[in-house]
Amino acid sequence: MTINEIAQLAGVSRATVSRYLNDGYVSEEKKKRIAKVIAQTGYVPSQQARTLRTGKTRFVGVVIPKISSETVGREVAGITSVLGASDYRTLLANTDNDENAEVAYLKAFHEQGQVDGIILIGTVVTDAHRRVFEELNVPVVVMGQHVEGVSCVYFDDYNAMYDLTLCCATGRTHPAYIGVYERDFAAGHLRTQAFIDAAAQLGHTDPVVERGLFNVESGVSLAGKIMREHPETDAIVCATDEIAAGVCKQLDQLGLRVPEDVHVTGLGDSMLAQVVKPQLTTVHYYYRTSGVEAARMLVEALEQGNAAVRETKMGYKLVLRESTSSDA
Amino acid sequence: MTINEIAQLAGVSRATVSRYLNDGYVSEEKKKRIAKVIAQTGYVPSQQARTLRTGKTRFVGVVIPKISSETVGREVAGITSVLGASDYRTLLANTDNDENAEVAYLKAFHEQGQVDGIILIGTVVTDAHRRVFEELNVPVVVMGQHVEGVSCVYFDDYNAMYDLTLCCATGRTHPAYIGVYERDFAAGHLRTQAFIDAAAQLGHTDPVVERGLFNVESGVSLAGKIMREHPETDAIVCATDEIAAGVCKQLDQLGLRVPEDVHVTGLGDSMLAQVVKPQLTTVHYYYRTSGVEAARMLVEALEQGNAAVRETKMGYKLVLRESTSSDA
DNA sequence: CTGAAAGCGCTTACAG
DNA sequence: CTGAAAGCGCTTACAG
Repeated sequence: MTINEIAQLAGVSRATVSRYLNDGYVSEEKKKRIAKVIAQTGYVPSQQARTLRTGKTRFVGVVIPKISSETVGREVAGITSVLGASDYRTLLANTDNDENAEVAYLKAFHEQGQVDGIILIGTVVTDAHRRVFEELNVPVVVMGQHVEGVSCVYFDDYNAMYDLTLCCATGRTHPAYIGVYERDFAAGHLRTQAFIDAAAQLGHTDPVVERGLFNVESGVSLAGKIMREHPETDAIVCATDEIAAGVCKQLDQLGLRVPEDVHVTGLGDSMLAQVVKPQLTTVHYYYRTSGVEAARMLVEALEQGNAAVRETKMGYKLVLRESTSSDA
Repeated sequence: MTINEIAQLAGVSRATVSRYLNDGYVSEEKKKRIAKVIAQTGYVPSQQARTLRTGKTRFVGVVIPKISSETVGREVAGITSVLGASDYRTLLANTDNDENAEVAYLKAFHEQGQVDGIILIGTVVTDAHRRVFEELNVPVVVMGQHVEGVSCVYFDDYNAMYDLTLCCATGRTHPAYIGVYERDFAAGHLRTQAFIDAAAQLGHTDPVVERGLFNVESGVSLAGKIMREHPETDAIVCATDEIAAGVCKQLDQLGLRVPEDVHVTGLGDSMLAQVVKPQLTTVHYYYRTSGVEAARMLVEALEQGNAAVRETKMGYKLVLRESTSSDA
């Protein structure tokens, strides 16, 4: 089925059919004839041909750091629900935490005119990233990181971790922290800083701080290190639920009880946090909603040519569970 | 940058440039000139125009039931690694466990000529699915389910669960099973049947069998039901690790110890299985490898026009951990 | 309100 | 080995 066949069957020119499909500047009578033929034949216009002619792909590129991650999964679910409803298709690019691959995808997307817009789930934002953002001739929205001059949807990492620390370390004598590399500004730098500041407010200057990766193993090994070097530790605040799950596993093996001997907290409110024993005190982040928000921003920029940069900081919710005791 | 500009700069016709880019039937001298110009300009051919002309998109559609799932994540990681290396792009379609959406995506992909091939991560395969498979004019590979007459990569669910049951229920007096809906042939029907057969071999006819969904909550509620109605139960075999995690959570709340009072097993060897307390005895499935395998099959069909249907059954590995005691 | 015509960027017989 | 020409399926000024 092509537009020519439809035109012939409806007894009009293909220009008229095209107009019917687009601006709709067609007489009622012909509209009816065309509508009927399209309904009968089930004709669907070729997106490729449209793209070639108009330069619009109706694709949105979504660059993600990792595919098998609950966090990313929730964010992408939010994104696709909005994009699908607005008739955009999602082109997923997985970088497996490779910063260079990230920049390469961003470049490829725009140089090859493959997409009308881009959403980047950010982790480490380098100068190379910033340079590409400037070159980009399609709208971009960054998720999870605050980037100056670029539309973004991110989380209140500082305050979330500050609250979490107060909740985990209050009444304790030796709080410690397990975070991730500082190059990740949101999950690394900000959360660590928030812990240090909150610990200071509780009277703990120079607390133990370790840094690892975003996974269970990191929690296991660093908790081992901390308890070996600082056996007096009685509270371990973690940058993520996964790390916290690893910490609990290690403490259990060392014969220490949570929360009696050591308080533990995570962040993210993943499924993990609810399943491990003891259940983790954590912060709930609205991952799916942040995806919805980011996609809405992008669609608006796409449809209305509204290029105004906007920044949205998402709220959060403290979730108290078994890994900390409420009575200090 | 278009092919015309390259042709002009190299002093040849655009047909020659095109040949250089494709079959390569070009004199050495012109090859050099064209190569140089392309290198200098960074020219990349428009995939849209190529598609319009050749009918090939270099897209592969991947239909998945759920985005935030570790299993699906691992499978997709395997798929994209192969596809990317073969210069195919992945178009992900998420159905959120909606069978109709699944069929609709399959149809849309082929009717609209959006993709050169399709990989479906199967759950419930209906007659509507089978009908679409027949209509499809592009190669398809189904993952996770065995479908007659269609290329597929699936798991040995029956034997995996049979072994798991022997391992969990041997020496026990009252084994029970928590599975999922039978309409999922692999994860529902086959695993349940394997449990029943293995239980029978151990001398337990008519054991307790419950059915729920693929999640932690199902494990929690059905374990509650089983222990209420059959307090003598001393082994619970589960269709997935998530369900098993829920079961352990419930048993803990009921004051029952795992494995002393009740043995528990999951299936899949997810991260969850290693993190919960006690760690779960389970079966390791090679999810990522199955994705690699499926993508290889598809690429071969695409490149060599090799339409021969192939079926690959993946092996598995029993993983013994704390939730069952090895001494029967 | 409508149709003829040009053109988006490519590939591929065809004739040489 | 190479170029002129046609055409993939659409959209959009343009003239009417």
